[in-house]
Amino acid sequence: MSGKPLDVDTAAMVAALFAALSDTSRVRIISTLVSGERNVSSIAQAVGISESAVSHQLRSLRQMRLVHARKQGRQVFYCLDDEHIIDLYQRGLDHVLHE
Amino acid sequence: MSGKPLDVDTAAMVAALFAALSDTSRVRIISTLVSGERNVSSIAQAVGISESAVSHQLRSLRQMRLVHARKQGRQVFYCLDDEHIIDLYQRGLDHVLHE
DNA sequence: TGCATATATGAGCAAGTACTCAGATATATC
DNA sequence: GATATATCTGAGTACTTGCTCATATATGCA
Repeated sequence: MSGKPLDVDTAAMVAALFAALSDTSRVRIISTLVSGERNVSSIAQAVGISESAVSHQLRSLRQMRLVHARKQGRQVFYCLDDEHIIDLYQRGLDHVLHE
Repeated sequence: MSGKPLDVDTAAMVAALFAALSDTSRVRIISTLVSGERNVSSIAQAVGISESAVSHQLRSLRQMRLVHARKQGRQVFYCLDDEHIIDLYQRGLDHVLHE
């Protein structure tokens, strides 16, 4: 009998991290942020979904600490919070492109 | 206006890859396979869910080509299909452990 | 103060998902 | 062949999710 599985709590955290990257819209949102910060309506326009939908998605990405919000006047600029996230995203992208 | 988002089809493939790792049970299944191949009932016992549930999950992992099945008699041994998957899993795990 | 703009939020709903249960299939042993 | 074991599969169901729509909040400007 080889190794035991990850304990449930840790596995749930890992799953939640990957779940953040498990939706087409969120992947596209993140892909627009790889090149730098961007405000909500700009993201919405680039990705092609409503500002409300973007806002909802950004909230969960924020709660997962994958993005960081910076308020400037009436606008809120979002950027990727962490190099690791870019790395994960990039590796996922490479994987699907290389086969 | 910074970079454009990933096109929808590619983003959907990336999302599907991460979706495979977005469930607690699947993460635990994968974690048991990191140390080597294992048959279905052994996985079910280790993870603590029914063999039917494991079989269902293994099917989607198989369809995503994340695991490989090797039949030996009545048993089917599964292993991770790809070093990249172990790498993704490990990076996800590291990320949640290091904060 | 009043109005326009930018974003956030909550409710509600259609679609997806992870399980259970019953039954099918395949292989080994008698 | 008959039976037991290992796995797979389809249907059904409770739960989750990503959207829309209406509305709330916050900021800038006249």
